[in-house]
Amino acid sequence: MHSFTEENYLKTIYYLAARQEGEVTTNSLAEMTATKAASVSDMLRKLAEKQLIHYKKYQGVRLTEEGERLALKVIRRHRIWEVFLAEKLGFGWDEVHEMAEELEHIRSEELVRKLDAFLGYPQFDPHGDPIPTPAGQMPTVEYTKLSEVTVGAEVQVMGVLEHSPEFLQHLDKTGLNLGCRVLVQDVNAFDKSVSVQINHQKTLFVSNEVARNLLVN
Amino acid sequence: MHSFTEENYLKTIYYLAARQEGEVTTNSLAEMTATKAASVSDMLRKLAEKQLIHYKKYQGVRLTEEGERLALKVIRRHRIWEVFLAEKLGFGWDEVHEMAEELEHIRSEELVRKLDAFLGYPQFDPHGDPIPTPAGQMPTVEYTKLSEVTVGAEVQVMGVLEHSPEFLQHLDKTGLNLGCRVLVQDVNAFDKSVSVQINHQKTLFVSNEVARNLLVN
DNA sequence: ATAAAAATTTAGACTAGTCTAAAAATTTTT
DNA sequence: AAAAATTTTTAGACTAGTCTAAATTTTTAT
Repeated sequence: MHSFTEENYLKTIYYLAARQEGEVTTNSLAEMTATKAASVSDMLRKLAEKQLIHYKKYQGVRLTEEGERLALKVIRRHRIWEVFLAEKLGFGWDEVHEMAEELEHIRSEELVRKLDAFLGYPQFDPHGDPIPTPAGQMPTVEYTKLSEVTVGAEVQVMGVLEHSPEFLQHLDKTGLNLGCRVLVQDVNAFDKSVSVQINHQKTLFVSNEVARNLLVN
Repeated sequence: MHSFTEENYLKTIYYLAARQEGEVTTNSLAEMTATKAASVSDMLRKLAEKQLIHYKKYQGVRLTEEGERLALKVIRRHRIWEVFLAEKLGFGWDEVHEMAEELEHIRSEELVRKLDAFLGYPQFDPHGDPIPTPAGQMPTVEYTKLSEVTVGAEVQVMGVLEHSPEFLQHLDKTGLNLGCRVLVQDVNAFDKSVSVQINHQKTLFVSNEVARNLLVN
């Protein structure tokens, strides 16, 4: 078995590798896990010994197959619990992450299987992120950032790139929920802000900052 | 906040105090927590410093009001999660305890409140144990051991004193489930085993060992 | 190509929780 | 009431994960 802490490192390495290209650095891991680079170095040595990562000193880090398998298992648990919290208990998408950070470490395999069945085998978590398969595959999704949609197109909000409660609460306030239809009316040439019509009703101005973090199809 | 480990000690002290009379001893705690007496001594000093227990060296231990409040909170979480696992996910009453041992330490208050509501504010866990109130009171229940019921009486199975999977699986096998009606037909004078009729149907012999661990009303 | 800056690792220390072995206190037996 | 047995506590050590400070390696800038 692997510790709570090891699971968190693996998960974080996976996320950073997916978001950046190239190797994952010690410093970026330190920032993400809210620890210091020295602590990360120690842990990397340990994970490398256990063959969960490829690691050469000073050269950054990459998950081994086994490491990735474990990371995806943790991410799967996390996202399934998020669905439970949102769909069954009525938590907002801005509230579920923190609790799922704890729930993802509950060990029983059977628990995740049954929870998955109870939820009807969901494909996506409340933020639109795909749930890894039981076999340990991350489903590929092809979404576009709202900031890159051409004027006149009508698209649907499918996910977010930024997951902070503040951002999600902002979306709630403006009505930009998952699944809502967005017609791009105009792009401001100066600040790249976007004028959109939501669900064929109200018109809204969306800053480029927000548009870059909204995934649509 | 209190650590996972501290919560476990408080919970265990509560259970031991409820089951024995008098003070809870270092050795009994060591046995229950599967550690050594030396480790328990250390932890007791720490819990006493935090005013969660009354503790005089060599004299055993008793929860303070605050300590009991915390213990009951943990027990409440444990039992609510057990209800979820059994009722919603379909786990057997012999399977839920182990998972609940982990789930009981998830920190969010709001989570327990919402889970409780989702489950319809259950009063009892899958073993018939009462769920402490949100205010931190342990409901009193007055059950009798099946071994003490007089011949001719008809009673209902309300709970168990022994919680091991083996015992619970044995009850499953013989059909002695929670809520089932039991008519005491005869008590064997030699070994105190009991002859009972279940739900007005099949007749069964129940050893004294089993009868002593079955709670009825 | 070297110096300066930045990133990373090592060294040594700390905390929580555990252990074994030894010491001290309490309880039981005679 | 003293001796023996039992229980409990203390002392000192270990592990996982963290930290700061110092040393080392890599990268960037001149």
